[in-house]
Amino acid sequence: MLYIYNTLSQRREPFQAVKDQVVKLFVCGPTVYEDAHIGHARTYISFDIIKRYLQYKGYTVYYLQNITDIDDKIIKRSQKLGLDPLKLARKYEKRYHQDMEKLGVNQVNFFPRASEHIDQIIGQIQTLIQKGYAYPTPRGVYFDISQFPDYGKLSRRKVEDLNVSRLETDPYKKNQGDFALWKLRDEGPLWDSPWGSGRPGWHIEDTAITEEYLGSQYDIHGGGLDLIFPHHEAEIAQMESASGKIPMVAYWMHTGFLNVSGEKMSKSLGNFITIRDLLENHHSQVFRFFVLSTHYRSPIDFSIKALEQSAKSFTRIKKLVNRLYQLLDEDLKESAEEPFQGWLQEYKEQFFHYMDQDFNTPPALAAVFKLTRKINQALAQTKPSLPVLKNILSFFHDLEEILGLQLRAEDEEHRVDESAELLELILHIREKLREEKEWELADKIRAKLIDLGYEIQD
RNA sequence: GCCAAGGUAGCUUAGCGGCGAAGCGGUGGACUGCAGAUCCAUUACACGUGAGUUCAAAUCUCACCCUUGGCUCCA
Repeated sequence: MLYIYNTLSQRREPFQAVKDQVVKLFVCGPTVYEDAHIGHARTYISFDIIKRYLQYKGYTVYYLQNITDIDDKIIKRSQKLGLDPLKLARKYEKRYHQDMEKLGVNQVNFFPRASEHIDQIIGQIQTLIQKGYAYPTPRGVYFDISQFPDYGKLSRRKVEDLNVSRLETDPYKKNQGDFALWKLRDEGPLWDSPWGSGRPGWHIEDTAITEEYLGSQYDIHGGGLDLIFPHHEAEIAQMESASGKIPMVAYWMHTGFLNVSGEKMSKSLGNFITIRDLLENHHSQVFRFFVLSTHYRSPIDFSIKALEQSAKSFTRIKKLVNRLYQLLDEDLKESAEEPFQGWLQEYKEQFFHYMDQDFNTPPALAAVFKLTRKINQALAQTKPSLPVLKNILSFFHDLEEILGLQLRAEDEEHRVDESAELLELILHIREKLREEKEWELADKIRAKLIDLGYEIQD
């Protein structure tokens, strides 16, 4: 039985799909006006693994992620650069997809863009006005939070508290907490609407899109912790008011923040790291493993030291897996004493047990480490029979699928290609030198190779 | 002020009523010409403070101290 922590109820709940074995998953996508950072990466890797695991559990998952391509930040930046806002958005959308590809985040089925769903957005706003939940003003259409008694249920906020706004007060708003559904504007990308030309507010694109593709009620809505208020709160207000159906989503899932060396990542602090920056010097697989080392809802503290630690831990598992693949070529005898199968059973069960507890990857990985140690120990004495070896490898293969990690080394070997031959030659020469006991020169070569980023195993 | 998360071995993280935990690090060993990598073993009074509930608490209750984040830019 899978349990999922629901932000709405603040507890773990047994997971049950709304309809049969189909899970509809929506995760708030990026606003494409600059390169995505490693905080985005944390969130999207988490949901990538969540989807993979649900699929492993036998669900058919439809995963939707919107692209916010209409937004004040995009407009601001495009004005600065003298570019068309939508062109700018397309550029960063493309770069976003490239980044995700490199991170192995590839589970999203469809990326609807806000700009391509204006009709649905207008339709939903009209419904809200008709039902008395929204009202037009000279500056735009607003949602009237006083008409929705549940407003604040996700973020646990009282409407009274929301009347104190840090922003300039808007004389047309009925309540200071009311949020824009449609903004009447004269410049920037504009669309016609019954209320005049302008553009949609931030929150409405998600509910218009999800209603279109997932219906007014669906299984899981995810995003970063920072989206709970006001974004997700507003979505609930819009959708549940428009459809009259409660709840809009069965499970609200939120990922914790990624901090950098204990501090919030921000441009003013100068510790802002984009995915591109990261991947220049570090392997995407290692970052994925690093993300797994903390539960998805907990804050995770990024540092080079922590990343290096993850690299070492990850290597430990990979080494074993490759050792096991090598065994396939050996002559394996049937033996009566077979400790491997029992361990596999035990730790495999542990792994899935913890994954079932709200995708608790740290103890799930701990079980894998325990299995690794056990196998390493036993391998000094005996070897598994072929069928058992295949069972073990099959488990590691499942791990690769679920976690989106590559445990077999073949990948890296292919990557080297050209320089490989050259390297081969150098190593061969060094080997000769060692035979001749020319240590000094051999060590010099080794030192230089290490400087260049190569490791020597002999 | 309100809301939320958290304070667990040197470090990073799990556990959340009863077998003292995973990785990294440290130490010892195997391997090696040496070093590294790898493998094995081992190490560590572990649970912010004070009180309470309980046969039993890191785990529940209360109080307090400290940290971080959110409060309409934000994954």
